[in-house]
Amino acid sequence: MTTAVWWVRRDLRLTDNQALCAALARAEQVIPVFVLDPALLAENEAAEKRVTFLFGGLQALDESLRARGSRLVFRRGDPRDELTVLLTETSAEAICAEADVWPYGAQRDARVAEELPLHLTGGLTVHPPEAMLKADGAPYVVFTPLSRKWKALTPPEPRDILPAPERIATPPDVASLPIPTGPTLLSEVPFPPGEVEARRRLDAFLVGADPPAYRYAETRDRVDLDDTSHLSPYLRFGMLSARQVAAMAGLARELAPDEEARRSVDTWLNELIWREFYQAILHHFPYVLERSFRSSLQAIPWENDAAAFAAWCEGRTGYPIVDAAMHQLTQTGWTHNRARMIVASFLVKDLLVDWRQGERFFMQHLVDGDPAANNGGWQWTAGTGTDAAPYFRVFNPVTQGKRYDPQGAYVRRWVPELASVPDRFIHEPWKMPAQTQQSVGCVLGQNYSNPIVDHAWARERALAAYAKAKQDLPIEQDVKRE
DNA sequence: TTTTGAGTTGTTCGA
DNA sequence: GTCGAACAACTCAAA
Repeated sequence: MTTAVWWVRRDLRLTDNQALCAALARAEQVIPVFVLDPALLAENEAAEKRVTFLFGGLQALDESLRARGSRLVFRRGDPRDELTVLLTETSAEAICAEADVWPYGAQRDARVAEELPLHLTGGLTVHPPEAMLKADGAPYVVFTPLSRKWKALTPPEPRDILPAPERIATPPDVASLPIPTGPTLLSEVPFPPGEVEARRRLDAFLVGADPPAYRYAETRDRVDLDDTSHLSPYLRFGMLSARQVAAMAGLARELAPDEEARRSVDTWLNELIWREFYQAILHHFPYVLERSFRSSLQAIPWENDAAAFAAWCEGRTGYPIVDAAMHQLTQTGWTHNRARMIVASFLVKDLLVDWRQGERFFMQHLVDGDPAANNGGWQWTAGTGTDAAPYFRVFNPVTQGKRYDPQGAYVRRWVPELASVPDRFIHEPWKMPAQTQQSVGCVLGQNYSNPIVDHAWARERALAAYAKAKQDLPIEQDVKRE
């Protein structure tokens, strides 16, 4: 009997799993194993909802495997040590796993491959980062050209999706620890984990009755409508493959009733390509986790005021749309993409706090927290990244609130203190006359914060800080020239 | 090698 | 209220 190990990491699915299929192709028996790396758990200690979602996903995977005559072996320890022991115990001849772009993961895999027969497959993205190169062999650093290349490559179709194996033969006597439950209750995470739920959401979004995908171009920025797919946690842990998403989007596009619907599907698919763009950026430029992608904006004179950062974290900045989004993030582990941009712009530009602090806080709370996408988003907002927002683009939290939460429904939901504030003051409650504040039970400075900064003033301060960073640049250029 | 066109997501101001 | 321009150059991708 030949035996191979399927090393599960962030590919918690049986459908369209290249690593699993590679293991099945190599051997008669396959041992699915998840190794909990204590170092990784320590790093994610504060990310309770994400860890809970992961453990719930492992449970779901175990159940699917048991229905196919197999099960998930759970181990805890340094992956290289644990896999070495496992191979000795079972005489397995190969380990198959999906390649990761995260530097920690890539280094871990390189260490494992030094001593063990590790075979890495694609699957994290539709097109592997190594395929996303310009004609001269260099990686793309601008989104649009990369997206053109991505679209020019053959798109995956439904028939290309690898079906879930019907049976997986696994030796019965392999020791396993019990799969732990998460640090919080699963019911506190608004994303039921597992491949079945991921598929259900994908179908509901793309091909259900009156699918939201067909109005996505119109509604995607509306934080009050909540009309987005909510697939990010599932993609984060591979309960759904990017190829499945792309193939299903292609199908939805064919079925689209009109041009507007087609345009919407394309707009949505672009978001998947953004995900691939940032995975490729992290793969080719791992240093972005430490510092600005752009050398010209390394030295922004941050304020890094601890009290201001705390107010942002806790959602008491006095700007309703910012506070609502921060409450949603910390309470549920998820918030709308538009809301993420608004709070990120506020932290970096209005409060002049280093984007890395916001990046870390997001990673501590997001169920979908992914190093590549999160870093890309923060560097984009800070203007330090690839293809980033121009530094003079500073979001106005009042304008953004009025535009993307017109009746204030989102604000009222996540900042209950503001529930009775009239529509015309909902995004700028400090403009309420004292009498109105009394009558609606929302007195500024008592029931709800006054703004911690004046936006117009903060905007000027940010522009000056960025101008200074650029001013300091010639010195750096002189150094380079020598 | 040089040249040319182009680049997610905004805001403010003044006509 | 609406509209276009300015913001500020800079870097990249491709011919």
